[in-house]
Amino acid sequence: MRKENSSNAINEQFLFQVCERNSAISIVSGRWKSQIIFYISQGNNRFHLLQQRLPNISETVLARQLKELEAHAILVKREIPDTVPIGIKYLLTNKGLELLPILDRLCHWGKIYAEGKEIFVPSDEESDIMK
Amino acid sequence: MRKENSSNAINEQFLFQVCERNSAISIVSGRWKSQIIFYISQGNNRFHLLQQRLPNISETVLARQLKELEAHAILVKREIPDTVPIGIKYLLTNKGLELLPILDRLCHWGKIYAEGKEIFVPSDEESDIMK
DNA sequence: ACAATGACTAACAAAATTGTTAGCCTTAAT
DNA sequence: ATTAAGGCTAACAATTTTGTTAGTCATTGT
Repeated sequence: MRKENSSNAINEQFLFQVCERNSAISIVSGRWKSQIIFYISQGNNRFHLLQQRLPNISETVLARQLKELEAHAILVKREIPDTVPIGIKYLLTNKGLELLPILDRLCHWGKIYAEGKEIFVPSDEESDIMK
Repeated sequence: MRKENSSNAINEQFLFQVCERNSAISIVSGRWKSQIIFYISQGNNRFHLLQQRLPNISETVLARQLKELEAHAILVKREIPDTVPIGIKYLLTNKGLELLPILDRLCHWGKIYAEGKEIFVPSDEESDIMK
């Protein structure tokens, strides 16, 4: 449970109000969230399909992450008619879909540096060499 | 201190290896990080200037966030010659600078939905109304 | 002699996130 | 009678992140 008046919660609120950047990041920064968003966009829009992609996730944790994404309107749940037990599919909203190209860029950014792109300090006149 | 063999740490590693998306997000998702990156890009490149912008942050916490950003080569520290006590400035690397437009888009995304942009489910034929 | 500046660190405490265990529900198949 | 499928939830434990307290260091100004 979240405390309302911890320094932690107050600081979080402060940052949320300084700029949406901070709340936006907090929406996508749960352990499995961005990967879940990606997999749903690829058509893995059922609970058990997500479990297959994420072999180490427990049901409890997956359910929790989905619920949090739903709370932020990144996705919605829909019942699939005439299934038994009643099946649920997860659909990305426009809000969730618009996140995809942004996450893609983040992914690309991470990848090029992981692959060894050179790092330097543009505003540093004296040297471009990292120490 | 981080445990090496907790489920938590193992799952994190698993996601990092699935896609750079996950490690990229984890780099920017500390409490004050994206805001610090932004403020440095605006010229607040000294410890005490950052403290002014972030009135509730403690010195310990700010130092920790800066050190983590440094560990990911988002920024570097440089000593400022002929200052006493010796001053330190923080400079964004190319890796850090390339994050700025991505964080900007995230910020814009958050803002338009915070301001009430309509949310719907494009792939849902039956209805565009949220329940 | 003492405080102030600028930039930290170590050790510890509080809070938040993540993971685990043990359940539930409804129908169909063995 | 039991098991399986598909999707969950509550309660609790482990881990991680965030915040707090109390220092340090070297020099200049009062």
